[in-house]
Amino acid sequence: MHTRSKISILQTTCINCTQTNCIVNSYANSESNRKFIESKKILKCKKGQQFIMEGAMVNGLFIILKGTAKVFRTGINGKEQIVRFAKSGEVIGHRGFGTEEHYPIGAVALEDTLLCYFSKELLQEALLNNAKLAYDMMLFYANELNRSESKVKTISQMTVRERVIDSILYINRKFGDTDGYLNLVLSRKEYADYAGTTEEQVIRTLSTLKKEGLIRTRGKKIGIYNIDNLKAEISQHNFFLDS
Amino acid sequence: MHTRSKISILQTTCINCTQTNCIVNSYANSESNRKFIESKKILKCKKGQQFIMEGAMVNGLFIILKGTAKVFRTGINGKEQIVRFAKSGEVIGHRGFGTEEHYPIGAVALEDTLLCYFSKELLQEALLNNAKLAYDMMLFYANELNRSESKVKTISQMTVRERVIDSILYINRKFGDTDGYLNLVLSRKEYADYAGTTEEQVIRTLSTLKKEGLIRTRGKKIGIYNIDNLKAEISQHNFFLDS
DNA sequence: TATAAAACATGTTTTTTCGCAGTTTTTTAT
DNA sequence: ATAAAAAACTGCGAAAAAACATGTTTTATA
Repeated sequence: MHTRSKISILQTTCINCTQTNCIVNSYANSESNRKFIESKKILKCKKGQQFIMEGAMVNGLFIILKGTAKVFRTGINGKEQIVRFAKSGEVIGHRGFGTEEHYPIGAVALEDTLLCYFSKELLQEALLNNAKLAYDMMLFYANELNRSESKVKTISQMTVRERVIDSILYINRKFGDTDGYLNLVLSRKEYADYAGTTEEQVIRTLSTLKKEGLIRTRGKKIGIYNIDNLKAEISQHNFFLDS
Repeated sequence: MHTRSKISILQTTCINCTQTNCIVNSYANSESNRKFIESKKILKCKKGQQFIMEGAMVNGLFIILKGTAKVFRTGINGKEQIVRFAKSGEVIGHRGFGTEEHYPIGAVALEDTLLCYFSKELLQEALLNNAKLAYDMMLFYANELNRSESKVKTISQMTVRERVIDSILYINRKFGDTDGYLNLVLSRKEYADYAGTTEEQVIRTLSTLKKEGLIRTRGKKIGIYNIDNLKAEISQHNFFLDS
């Protein structure tokens, strides 16, 4: 069962925000960004709710205040490719900021989620008035690009088994685990959509890994028994380690 | 046979540079960037020469003044994944600009090439002093990210045949054709490394496409006969069109 | 807590892709 | 122009992955 949000007072400004890894938050106190910061809106999003539709007009940017989301692109026959999972403090919707007028991705909340929303116009103004903010955003994109290109290689060169292991380690790295089970619970289908394979293939691989004593499962939940052996299996691919 | 460079006078500043689509060039006249611009060095690079080594320290950024290059990541058993092909005016080496200290990619000149080189320190200074430059760099990264994530989906969901067609169309779009053959001549191996498959598979696919009257080949050269039918085959995947 | 729906699981078949080995053609360098 | 090297091609068997079919367990909800 997912945790229901317990936040009752919705902050309307960033000034007192406790989010430490938010790219905007770092500049909340800057006078030049006041207008931008104050334009922020907070959205409540139920579990399973889609808050960015693929192909919709780009009109702003989201930052997760609390919660989790998956970001994806829809392919042939509606098959979705999950591009990344996002947690508190992370930016979503930034992909439409280039020459694109439409969001090239969709986003769905994986649990009840609170989103900060900034309008495109004011964000652009803030970026052009604050070189440091623009620079930091640039670095954010650069890292995302690095990750994405690394993923191209992963999907292109790894076997299904390796990609499933890689996915489990990614979820572990990003969301951690509690009481022996990963904190973010995904369906086998979602693992498949992230790893670029089919649901059955993921299920089979997990069964095998379970028999081999590398992981354990309990319903949808997955726990890692032997992280070193898991890492060892894909280490040969990661000549220079990626986030 | 590739064209030998005929440039005899090497410009040492951007002021009179004729390159129109260079991101730095647009700010060449700005006084604040003078120091940065003047730090530029020009490098000559022979065909086949590797000018960025994977894993080397990031110490600067390259912009192609004249020529072509391939950018790649090396995977298991030395199998390379070509991430993109770059032409005049394009930035290379920017992937190491985030938190990374080492280039996550390698780059090789595909013909005799002239490169502009900017030191990391001065570029950073320029970015922090010029919000517009940082903003434009951010947009550049955003577009690259968009392309890369699109490629993840392509490799994940398309068949080998579709990926080969997609690659041919990409080369056509980016480098154009003359006298019925694509301007950029790549080996079958390079097509495979870009499309995420094997050399034999590319050869097989090209043979079939030839028999079907969609393309023609003459040695390494590839020509497109029926671009609309080629596009039609992959159009179903590109719900929202990508560059 | 009963029940329906969703998700997990596994065996079988089919399709796709890969890898090897040998041949021919093209390119490159002398 | 010619020889050597590199690249392109082809067929075939093997392996990997996907698709299909069907049963079981878990989860959500009335």
